[in-house]
Amino acid sequence: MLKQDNLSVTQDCHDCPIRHRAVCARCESDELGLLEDIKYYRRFEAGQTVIWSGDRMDFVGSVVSGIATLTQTMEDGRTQMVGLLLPSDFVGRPGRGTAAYDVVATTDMVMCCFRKAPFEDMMNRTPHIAQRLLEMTLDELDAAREWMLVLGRKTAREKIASLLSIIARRDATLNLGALDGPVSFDLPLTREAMADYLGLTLETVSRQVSALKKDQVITLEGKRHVTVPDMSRLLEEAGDDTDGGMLV
Amino acid sequence: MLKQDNLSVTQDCHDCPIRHRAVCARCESDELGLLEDIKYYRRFEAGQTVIWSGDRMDFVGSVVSGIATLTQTMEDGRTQMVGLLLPSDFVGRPGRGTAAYDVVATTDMVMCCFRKAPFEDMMNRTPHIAQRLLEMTLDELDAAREWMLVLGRKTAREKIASLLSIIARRDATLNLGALDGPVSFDLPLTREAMADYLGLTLETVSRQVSALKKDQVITLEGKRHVTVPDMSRLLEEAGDDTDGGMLV
DNA sequence: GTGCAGCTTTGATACAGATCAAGAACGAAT
DNA sequence: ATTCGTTCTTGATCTGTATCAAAGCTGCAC
Repeated sequence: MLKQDNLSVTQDCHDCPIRHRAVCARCESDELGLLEDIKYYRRFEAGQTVIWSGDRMDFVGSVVSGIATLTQTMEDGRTQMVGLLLPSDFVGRPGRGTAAYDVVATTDMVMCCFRKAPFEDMMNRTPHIAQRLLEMTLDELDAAREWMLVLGRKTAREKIASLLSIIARRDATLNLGALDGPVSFDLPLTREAMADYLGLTLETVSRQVSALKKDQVITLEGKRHVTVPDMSRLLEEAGDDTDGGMLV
Repeated sequence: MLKQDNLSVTQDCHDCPIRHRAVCARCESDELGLLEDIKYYRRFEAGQTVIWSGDRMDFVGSVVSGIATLTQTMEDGRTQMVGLLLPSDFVGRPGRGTAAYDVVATTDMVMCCFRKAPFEDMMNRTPHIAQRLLEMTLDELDAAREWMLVLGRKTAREKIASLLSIIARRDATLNLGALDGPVSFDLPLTREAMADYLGLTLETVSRQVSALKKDQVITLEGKRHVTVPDMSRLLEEAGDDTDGGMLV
């Protein structure tokens, strides 16, 4: 799961795996069909920096397949990931000319892009889409703020558990998986990327993952494939509200 | 500065101190004049929790005067502030029924409110306003993400310097102050509130403020009034990009 | 004034996580 | 199969910040 498709450039968006949150041609609205002629796909290789902070952004789009990270870097090299882009996530911001963060592909990825100016025109004519975008931005704001709690107040172990439960949840959403039985998924991030997300070092991440495994909160097959026998146990480890956390 | 006015409930919004970012009757658009009849002011006392996380939100509004914080709390009492509401900031979210965070007044404050449903109606009829709101939300998202870097990767001293420079900047914006000479402002937060914002303890905050004072990065009169003789020095302490940081 | 309560500072000590260092596991290229 | 380069794990030690504790400051109520 979460693996990349071989999407052809001519593929119609009806077949686009973007469904739930995406603003993408025809997936949610016929207005977007008007943009068909300015829609295109972009392909990026794993490890490639898709967008550099400060770049002119001439497009907006959605992730079709693959995974990317939004990161900020200080002059001395310290880096903090500020967001994770999974399939269906929106990239770019109407009304802004330049990128605020680096976008780095962590796997091969495909994005469904629109040239920015026509997209904005369409947005202005279509309150429905503008509202959708506001909603999505508010979701991201909530996610960022939840993450502030993780970064500011949680222990290393809680941080790892929080990250795992977020990935598990998103993976289930994307793949129509259930969250009541055991949950399995591939970690889309290296230990170092996890550390950058959590404000930790990669050594600490490794130790805490091992600890969670030893305490049977999770099982590992290889280094990347995780099974969570009991999600509520994991949420408890994350310090989240005991219930309700897995909804939405 | 940042002190509360004695705004009368009947005062017209032409005189409203909200100018720059606010979405407030007539300040930016005549469409908002239509809402005049559903506009009202709310007054809150220092220390009062204005909104509890999970509450039904039946209004949206702007802070007119005073300061409030957005905070998240874990079951065991650990708290993380996720935002600071200063005059001109927008409160509430169109399209959402319940509050996601506690809003706590840290000084006496006045808010300019609109009943939510009519405001949303108006928003739907007025793309211009919806766009303004999207822009504001994107600004907040950027602020939240910048704060993630502070929380995840900065040292205690850098955190304090970051907070001080943000407050200095916002204070200057609000009061048309300059940022090239020495800058003075009142800290609107207790040491404990600063700690909650920065993911530190109040003792560490106190120590680091003392250290910055000893190193003459700042001067203190009393415990709350700060003077920064050289903003670029402070920004350097914050670990920010040396220049440009004070713009916007 | 005196006393009290909330905020702040400062000191001593403990500990979680960083840092430094060495290897182990794994996959890809030869 | 061997080599190489990544990624990951584990160990030993160090350090920044938390924690625990006590006392100083400031303003308000009486």
